[in-house]
Amino acid sequence: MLTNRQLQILQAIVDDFIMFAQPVGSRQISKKQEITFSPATIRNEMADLEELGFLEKTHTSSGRVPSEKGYRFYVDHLLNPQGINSRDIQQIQSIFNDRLVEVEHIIRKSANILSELTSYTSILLGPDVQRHRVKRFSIVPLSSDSAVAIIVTNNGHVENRMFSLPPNFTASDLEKMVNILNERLVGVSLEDIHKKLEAEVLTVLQQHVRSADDFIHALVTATMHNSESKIFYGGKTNMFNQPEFHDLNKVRMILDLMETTSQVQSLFHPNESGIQIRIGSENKQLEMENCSVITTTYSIGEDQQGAIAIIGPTRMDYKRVVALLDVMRMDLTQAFTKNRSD
Amino acid sequence: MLTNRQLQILQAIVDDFIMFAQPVGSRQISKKQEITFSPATIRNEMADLEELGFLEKTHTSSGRVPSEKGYRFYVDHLLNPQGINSRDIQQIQSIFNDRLVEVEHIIRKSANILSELTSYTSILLGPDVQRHRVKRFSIVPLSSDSAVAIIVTNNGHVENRMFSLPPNFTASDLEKMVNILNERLVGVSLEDIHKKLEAEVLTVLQQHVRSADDFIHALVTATMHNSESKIFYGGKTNMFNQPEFHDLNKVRMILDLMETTSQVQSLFHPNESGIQIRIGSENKQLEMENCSVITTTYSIGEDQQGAIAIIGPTRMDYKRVVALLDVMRMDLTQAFTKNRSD
DNA sequence: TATTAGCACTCCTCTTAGTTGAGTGCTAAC
DNA sequence: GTTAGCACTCAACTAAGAGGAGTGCTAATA
Repeated sequence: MLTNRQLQILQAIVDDFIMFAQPVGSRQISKKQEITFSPATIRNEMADLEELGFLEKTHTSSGRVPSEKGYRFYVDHLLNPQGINSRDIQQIQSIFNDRLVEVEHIIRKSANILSELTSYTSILLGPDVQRHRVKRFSIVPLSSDSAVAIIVTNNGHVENRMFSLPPNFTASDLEKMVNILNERLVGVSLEDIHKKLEAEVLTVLQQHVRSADDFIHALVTATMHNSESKIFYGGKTNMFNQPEFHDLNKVRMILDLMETTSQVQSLFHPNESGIQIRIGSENKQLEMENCSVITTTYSIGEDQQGAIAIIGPTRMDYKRVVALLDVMRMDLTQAFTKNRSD
Repeated sequence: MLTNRQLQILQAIVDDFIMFAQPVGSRQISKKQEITFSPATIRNEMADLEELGFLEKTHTSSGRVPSEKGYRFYVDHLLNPQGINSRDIQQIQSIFNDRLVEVEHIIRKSANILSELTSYTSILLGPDVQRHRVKRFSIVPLSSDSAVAIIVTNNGHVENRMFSLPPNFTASDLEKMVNILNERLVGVSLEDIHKKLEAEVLTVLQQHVRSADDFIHALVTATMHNSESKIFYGGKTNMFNQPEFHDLNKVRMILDLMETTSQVQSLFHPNESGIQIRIGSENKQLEMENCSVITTTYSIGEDQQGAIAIIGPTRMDYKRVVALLDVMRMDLTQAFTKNRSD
């Protein structure tokens, strides 16, 4: 168990390093107002903290730097979220000023403002479209052999896909088909559509419409690889500002990671509640060994969920980011439950 | 006017520098197979070429480097597009293998393959949606006070926007309205919709539907800021490979530029035909002073146009890129005119 | 007259050595 | 238990020197 003095020193070191990105020496700490003991005493405590694994040295005669364990202890025990002021809050509120109706706009704006306020990179996940339910299904023919299938969901999302029509497909065929599909598909979630199509709808259609096989097949493949949650980025190049990313290779790896949808998705932990913090190697991705990722979720309407991630160096301003994310998730949740309905 | 020998030497120097990114010395040139004269002779010619502004030195005793004027001369007079082989062409063809119907997929894939083949960054502009014409207009109500407006265009593109319904708006109101809108809007291009709405449709609607004013207003604002051509990127971080971009600031500026839609749009020159090359400061953007941009256009169906840009260092492999773009534009044009129809 | 060999000169790049200063750990005094 | 004092370490900076790639000029050559 750490003594009070050790806690105080550890906190001072982490805070200082987060602020200045320089190894912290005993003298520097001793000059802080809240510290009442001499550099020599601090040096002794520092040596203990290093033995315990909370601090590291970059070389034998350098100041101390927090280890991952140090950061972990810091966020678990020494963090009282703060460091945001009314200006910050005002700026967040400004997202909702212009009475935008569209979820997408709000999220896009949120991503930008978050990256601006944190000076890190923000990633926001929109609603999980897969769980939307079909409100209406329609098909608009474009020519004799192609058409667009359109699905409107209960939340106002629109999916559309072009596909080729089987030859000799008449307008009345199409109408019958659309009617049947609407009867059967309304209320089904997008992720279940192709199951439903193949299991149930196919047999019904075969009785009423010629070339239903081909058609359904086209439709199934069209709805198969459906879009996952849309991803919005803010401040993609903000990391260039951080001294730990003055290395081109690191930056590149992270930027590349952010271009890969599956990798980005795996940054999130949608099943855990509250605010998650992954420090350095706690992240699964090798590319993120020098980064911390802070994530949280927000609600969109009754049953939808979005997520937020902030990516920065392990030397991240955890206090501020956690505080900001907390405000953000609440505001987003509120904004999206107020106006949405079925 | 340059002598034959000067042309030969200029070409050799530019080619060599494009390949190795190192200032080129007289000895290096003299060792090339096609060069039959001594280093001393080459030095004399180099001095002349420098006086004429085609070459530069990085310092008094360094080898020569092409100037912008040198590159310009090179692409104007010494460039015979080549340097692509059947493997490259095969890879380009592979874009069209899986009989994709959707324009978007093909373009996305093209962007990736182009960046892979060039090892530069590619930007592709999709069709200019503004010039699509309305095929069908429909409205799907979501709740008592909100609905989605959907426009399907002749090319199978789907635009949709949520908006609030005026209070006490009945289903029959909606139906009437949709009918009127379809009568009037089909065949109108997207960019003209709001003019048409305000000028013509408004008065008709006012006669038949209550609260038409509010409604049209909502619709107009919804269709106003329509999406421009969609932008697709390939190999955003490829520039990290180029030695001239080992400077974080340059990379950052270019990446930031690529996040700004208006800036990206201004890289293209849709009214010029063929393949355009902008070298260094020939680009309007200050950020691009060390870059060259090669652009071209391709056709999508009868009247639509897309565009391609490749961004690389001024020391770009012009030969290869021009050759690749030429194949690409032809293949895309062909693919999109074959299957499209009204 | 056009070309080329030879040579002095330039200047970048790399290495080495020396200096400075921030910081530590240890010991002894308070 | 705390702190002043001091020897020690090591990164960061600076200066000097060696090496080498390349040039421009001059004089010899075909």
